[in-house]
Amino acid sequence: MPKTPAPLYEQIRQLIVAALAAGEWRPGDMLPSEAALAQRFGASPGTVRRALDELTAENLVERRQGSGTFVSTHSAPRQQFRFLRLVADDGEQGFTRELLGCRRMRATAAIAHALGLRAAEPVIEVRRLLHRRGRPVVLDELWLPERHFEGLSADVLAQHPGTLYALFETRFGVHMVRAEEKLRAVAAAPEVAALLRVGEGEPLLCVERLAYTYGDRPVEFRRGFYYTSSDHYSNELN
Amino acid sequence: MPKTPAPLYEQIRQLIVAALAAGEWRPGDMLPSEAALAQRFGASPGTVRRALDELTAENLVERRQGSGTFVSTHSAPRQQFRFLRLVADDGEQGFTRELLGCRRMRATAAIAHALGLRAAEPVIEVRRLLHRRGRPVVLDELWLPERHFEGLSADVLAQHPGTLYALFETRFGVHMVRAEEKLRAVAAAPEVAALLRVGEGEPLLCVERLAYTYGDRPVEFRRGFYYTSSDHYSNELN
DNA sequence: CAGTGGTCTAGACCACCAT
DNA sequence: TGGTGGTCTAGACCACTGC
Repeated sequence: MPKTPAPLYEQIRQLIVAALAAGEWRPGDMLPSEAALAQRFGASPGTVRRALDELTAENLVERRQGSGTFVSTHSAPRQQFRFLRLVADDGEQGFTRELLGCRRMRATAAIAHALGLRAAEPVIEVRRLLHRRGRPVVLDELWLPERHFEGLSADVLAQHPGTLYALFETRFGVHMVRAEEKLRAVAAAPEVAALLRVGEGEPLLCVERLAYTYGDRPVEFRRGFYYTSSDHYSNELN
Repeated sequence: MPKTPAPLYEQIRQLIVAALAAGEWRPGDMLPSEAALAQRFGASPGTVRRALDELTAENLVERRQGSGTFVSTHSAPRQQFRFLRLVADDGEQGFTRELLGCRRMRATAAIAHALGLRAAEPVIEVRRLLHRRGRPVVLDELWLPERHFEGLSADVLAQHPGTLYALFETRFGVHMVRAEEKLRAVAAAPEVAALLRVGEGEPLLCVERLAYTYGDRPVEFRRGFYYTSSDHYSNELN
């Protein structure tokens, strides 16, 4: 236990996160004004503002002077490539998506462990390609706990025009908040090489991602193979 | 030009950065107290605090309740691996360093461009290996503008026990503030493979880094080859 | 023009650290 | 015990947005 109780602004931050998790405000919605929140939580406006500043830094909300504070949404254009760091060497970021498959399966040990599931719990597997300039550059395989994504199918995926995370948000109420990635260089296995149209054994960037929703609950495990001959993974350190 | 002048806290932030760049306070030094800074800049303590909060978020300073605000330093244990994201799969982070060479040369076009130098300006090249558990896992090659690192030599490098960035800071007054990295998977070239003791053509993670000092001036260009069989590059997205 | 967030101030009180 | 940063409050005024 902490010696001191968490500061008020942190308690308020957590209450707001809980409300977001409960769906009180959906992605894209406007939150009550600072004054209204201050009243609701019985704190001064400055303290509420501090809580909102933290949430802004975490990318959970977005503030627009003159209009209000809004719940972040992956449907916004700005969030399009929030978690996809592969950019073309000339700076281009766009991709076209090609769905390879979507099926129900039982979690492998590795997947269950990553997602915090019991062994062999049902998950949904999605496989797809991302193309740039007509060339496949990313092979993505991802696994989702079925209980959070009931009804996800190839049809649903095919009909949705936007990003996966935008779909998850609007259709399943699962908003991705942050992610951890592990990167490695690997040799292309035969099946992967064929899909990416590269030689077998060609070096690929293997990106494993664990994505979390509100309250730090992992809800997606993903493995991507990036072909980096004229693209690179871009990162900022500070 | 901005329609509105920058807010006061931002102006103060910039003044403090300028003072850091000028060496008024060196890494590890304590800054004047909030009250003293408020007096110096003719602002209220709250405004100075806001400026210091920004600098804290950028990792330029570090605040310790009860003792003061200090200039960040790469000599601190916490900063040991601030820019090195390669961790062993079991979480270990330590390395041992082996110097391969240090020489003066003229900047290639690529290096000059990255560092903002004129063509063929003199730079210092450093090459080294990082070992983990007795095995080489990183081959680093880096280039520094000679005018900022006059006197850097194999001897100087050999005698310094800590990280390169700690050395740059204490010996040359160059503090690294942030960096941009570009990652790719590549096949090991013969010379690289020999040094890392892997097969030729083995997939390696190629990490290009441009590191900046105060005022966003690039002062180091680096290329690393990471062997990622039981290590991975770890990244956080939000 | 009303409502929103953004800036800036002033000050009280607390927690922590060094001595 | 004195000095430091950390929290919280209260309120004034400004800038921007949308109706």
